[in-house]
Amino acid sequence: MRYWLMKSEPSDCSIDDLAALPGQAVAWYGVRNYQARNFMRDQMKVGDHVLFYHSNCAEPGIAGLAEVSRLSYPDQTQFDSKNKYFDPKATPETPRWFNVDVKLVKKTRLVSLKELRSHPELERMRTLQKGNRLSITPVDPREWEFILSLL
DNA sequence: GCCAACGTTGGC
DNA sequence: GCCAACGTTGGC
Repeated sequence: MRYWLMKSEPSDCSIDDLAALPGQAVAWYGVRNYQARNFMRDQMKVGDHVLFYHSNCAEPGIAGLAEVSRLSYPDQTQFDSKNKYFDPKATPETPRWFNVDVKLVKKTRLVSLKELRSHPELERMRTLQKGNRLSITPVDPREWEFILSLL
């Protein structure tokens, strides 16, 4: 069982949006970064734990807990020429992009980026490193436990 | 294989 | 809206 942090723009899908979806689950489509894709395609398993993070918004931070609810499969948006995530180089025979499904475990208080940065226990967290832009990052089990203790 | 130009991310 | 950091593209 592994731990991950996944960024979502709340204007696109917030923790409340996730809670309102059927099954409280969402296909994590639209990732167009190879490292993040590889995490989903090669490493994520059903039941893996996820920190649901709000990015690119007024109050960035951890907004809830989630889990992987479906193993990776081809991201359907890459095949749809009308979709903004369309990839002309991808075909159903040779898909380029993959996504897992993620389902809500629970909404939590907002643990802000500022608060996360205030804890020395988390200073090595991947997503807090300078210049980090990866939308999916592994979380160390000790970091996971520490964050749970803050909730 | 190098690297300049360009595009994107995401905090502020 | 700004801009630092990083990833991708494509000419050579």
